[in-house]
Amino acid sequence: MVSTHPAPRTDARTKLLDAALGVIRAQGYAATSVDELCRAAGVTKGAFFHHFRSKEALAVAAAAHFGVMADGLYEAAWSALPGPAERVLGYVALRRAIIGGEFAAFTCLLGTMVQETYASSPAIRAACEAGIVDHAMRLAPDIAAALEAAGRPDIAPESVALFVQAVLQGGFILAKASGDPAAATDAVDHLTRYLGFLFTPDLTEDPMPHIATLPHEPRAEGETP
Amino acid sequence: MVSTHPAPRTDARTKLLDAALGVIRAQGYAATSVDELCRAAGVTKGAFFHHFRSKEALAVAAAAHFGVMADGLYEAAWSALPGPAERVLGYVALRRAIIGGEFAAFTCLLGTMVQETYASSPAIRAACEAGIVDHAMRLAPDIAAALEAAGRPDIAPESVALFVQAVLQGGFILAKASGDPAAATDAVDHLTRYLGFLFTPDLTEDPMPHIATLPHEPRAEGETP
DNA sequence: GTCAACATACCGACCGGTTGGTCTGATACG
DNA sequence: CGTATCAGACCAACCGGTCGGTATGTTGAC
Repeated sequence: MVSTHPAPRTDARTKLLDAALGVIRAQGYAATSVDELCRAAGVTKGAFFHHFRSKEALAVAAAAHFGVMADGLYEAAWSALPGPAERVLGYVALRRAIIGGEFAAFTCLLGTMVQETYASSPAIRAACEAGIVDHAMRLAPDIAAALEAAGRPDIAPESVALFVQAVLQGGFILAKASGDPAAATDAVDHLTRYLGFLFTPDLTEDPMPHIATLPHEPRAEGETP
Repeated sequence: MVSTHPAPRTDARTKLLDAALGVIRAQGYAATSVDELCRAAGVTKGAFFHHFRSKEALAVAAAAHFGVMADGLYEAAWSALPGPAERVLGYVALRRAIIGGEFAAFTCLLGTMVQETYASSPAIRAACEAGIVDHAMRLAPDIAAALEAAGRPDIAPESVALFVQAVLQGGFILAKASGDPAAATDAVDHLTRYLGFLFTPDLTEDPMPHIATLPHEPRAEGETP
């Protein structure tokens, strides 16, 4: 551990992680075998289990790998824009622009994996949660500023940040179901309009109390993560 | 097919379908084995392959089964309400009220399955798409009327209907990731506010052109399913 | 400077258990 | 008796994971 890099021949670990992003997003976690992963990475099974204790451990590492990649991709893009509302809308516009082509190229590994593993693997679930929430919370300060500027201190910025991710995830599901990436951009367009409403001042009144009477009583709720 | 019910001892087919709803929503499709399904349904493997040609065929049937169940559950609730906007908001409020407790009880089988199978099983993908789109489109007429009443003929009602489902699906993913159903209700609350904006007339102007400049050019898109 | 001692990275045959699916019957009803 | 509904032993393929072995360093005593 104290010494410098020992002897990575051509780093099988990174090749496995990169391969995992594509293969798992295309096939799902459970449907992807270790042998398949090794084949896609051009690596043997020995190398796999040298670097990862188990298939589950690779999934956790892949989640972190994906998080770093995603954060890096978007950070520069939106931090250059002038105001908070512009940065938030700019982020959403970037996400929209990326949608298209192969599903495995623009969908979210974390959303895909957590659906399959939330009940069976606490480690994977936690890694996916951390990746999604950390990424979402990068928008929170700008959302808070934009909400303040629009005179809407009643709305929790963290909740809006998570809603942005929820719409993206839901859009991906619709896109996969229909086989058409346009289903995801349609969802993002509604999200953009919603954020436009939120960030525009003097919108008469928040139409929230407009809600119809509930057929059932809403239950007590927990905290917001 | 033409004859009446021949001799269902205690209908293993229905028991398998019902069991599949819970088990697959909790574990995912690929991670659920046929033996496990049989155990959960209290049925033997012989019965399984008597009623279904394959595991894939059961998934397709389960998707249809889920669609029928979901449609029946909500139809009565929202058709009784007075106006179109109230019915739409009432539907969303009902969906919100149902969220809570076990994930397998309120999440969507179709959204879960399609994520795992969109690339590997065209039959399951198509069944999931049909279930989601058919269910979504039940709202379209009321959304169209509400949009018209609010003076918004520019917005496609079908697109709004699909957006409602997208938010629900995304909310479920966030809930599974955080382990807290409240993450889903938070998303639904934003959806409710958005619909409130859309259905309220005289909202100065649609803030849609407020969008930030795109870092990338958006690509040509296909049709909206 | 060299060589023994050791650590890391990787290879691929192999293992026990599980998988989706088949097959031969038994049972019950008309 | 015929036919639909099951029961469950059985199978080949595949699964995640193990293990003995090799290749390629790095280190430090002499």
